[in-house]
Amino acid sequence: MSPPNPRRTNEQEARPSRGIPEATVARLPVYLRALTALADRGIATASSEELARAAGVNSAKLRKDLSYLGSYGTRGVGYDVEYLRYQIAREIGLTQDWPVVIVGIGNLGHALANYSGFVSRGFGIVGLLDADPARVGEQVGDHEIQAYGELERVVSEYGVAIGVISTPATAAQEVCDRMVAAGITSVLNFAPVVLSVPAGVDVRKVDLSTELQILAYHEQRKALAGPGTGPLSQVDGIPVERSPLVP
Amino acid sequence: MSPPNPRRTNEQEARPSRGIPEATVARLPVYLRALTALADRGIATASSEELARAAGVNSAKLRKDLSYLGSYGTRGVGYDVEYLRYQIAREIGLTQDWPVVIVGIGNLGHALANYSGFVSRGFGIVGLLDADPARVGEQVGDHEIQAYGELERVVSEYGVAIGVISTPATAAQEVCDRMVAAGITSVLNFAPVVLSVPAGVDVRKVDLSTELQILAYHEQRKALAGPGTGPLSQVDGIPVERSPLVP
DNA sequence: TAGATTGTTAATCGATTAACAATC
DNA sequence: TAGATTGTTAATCGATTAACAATC
Repeated sequence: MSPPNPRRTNEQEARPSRGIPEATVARLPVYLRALTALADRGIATASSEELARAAGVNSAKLRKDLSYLGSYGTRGVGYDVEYLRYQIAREIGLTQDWPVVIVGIGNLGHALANYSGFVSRGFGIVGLLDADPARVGEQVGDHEIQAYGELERVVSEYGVAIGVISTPATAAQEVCDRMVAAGITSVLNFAPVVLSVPAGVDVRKVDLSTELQILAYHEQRKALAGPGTGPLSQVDGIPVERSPLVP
Repeated sequence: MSPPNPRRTNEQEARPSRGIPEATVARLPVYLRALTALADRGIATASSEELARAAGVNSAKLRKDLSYLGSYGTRGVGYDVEYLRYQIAREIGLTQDWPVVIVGIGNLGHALANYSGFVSRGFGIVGLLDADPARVGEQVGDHEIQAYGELERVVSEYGVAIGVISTPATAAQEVCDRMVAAGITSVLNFAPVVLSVPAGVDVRKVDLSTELQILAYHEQRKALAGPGTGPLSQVDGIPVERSPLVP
């Protein structure tokens, strides 16, 4: 079972680079942000307990998550904030910059284009595209809205791998198809439709009304339990005094 | 174990109304949307297979999910689209309207305020609030931006249970605290910070850069595997031909 | 009745958590 | 060395999936 040489083969074991669980991947950006916040406050070292508090998870989960990346902590001491920050950024792939194109520059597209976290977090907008000729040429932040027809050119010129869809629902599938045909393999979809894509293309969806509906479900449960009914089984706490639901 | 009367006690078993798994709750809005789309196309009945395809899940999962709500299908036939749609809406709590307040009316707040899916899906904006006096009075959609100081009045006047935070990160925790103090028990947070709330308050977070980072991680994995390397273990498919990542 | 499809069971898989040996 | 804290193990919990008996 064990290799002839008992020394650990760091290249294989310390950086698995494969097989990080999805749930862990989804938390890495949260840890990254927590580390950046600690660094900004001038904190050089943090224990898993402190880091977990900043990230809003429990420390066992955090240590387990970090163990998939390698052994970047020091027993008895904690984690070097700057070093761990770099390791997570590298694992996610943020040591390079990702060119991103946004299609559909309505209200939401404007908000996305002006979102400062975009540039600061390893992403760069290389194109804002809209199908409405009346919008083409409009200046949004540092960019000028281009015609939707420019999609293929922008994708190939900048080597875009990630596309953002903030069009109306009716246009989203067509835009997605064309993004994929142009070479995009990751799509962030804000339109309220289920996109169908070929194997090998990743889609993530952000949906305001889904989020609100999930909250509404829990809110209704709280109301059914009634004020003062005691702890709820599902939600992690007791109902607090609330105002009536509908005026 | 079984009650004296073998007849099923529908009130308890057909409508558990308690203990629906979180993962199922998160999919109910997706099913609701799929059913609405089917209804719009004039389809009156759908099998679990058809419905699952429209929702982008597999049919076993869909049937399992629906079984938590009750037995709303007909064996050998399928589900009545309109009936199931109503049952899911009722389960989520969308047979009533939820008054929502939005704090922070920058680019994103404007987008949210103008989002049509808001009203059509059981939610109603009852207040748009901003701390910047220069913005107060501005008309956004059907509403006029009000002073942040109006928060308590709006919450109590309309019985607001759900608050949306679209402020800068620095303001989010303060806004959240004040929302909770005013009686809000569900918060949808768009600011890139981990909010801390007392037990009994639900928080959901929507975070653009987190979503992009998750995509970047998978994108990097595809690049590491290399074009033509064959199926990836984690991602559900084979890498397709891609453009270079960085120009 | 024969065919179709649900609702449920049971097996499997993945995620979370507590506990603690390893080790700084 | 004594104290602190990581990295890992193992137990538990929850979610997914295939398969099929129930039943329209």
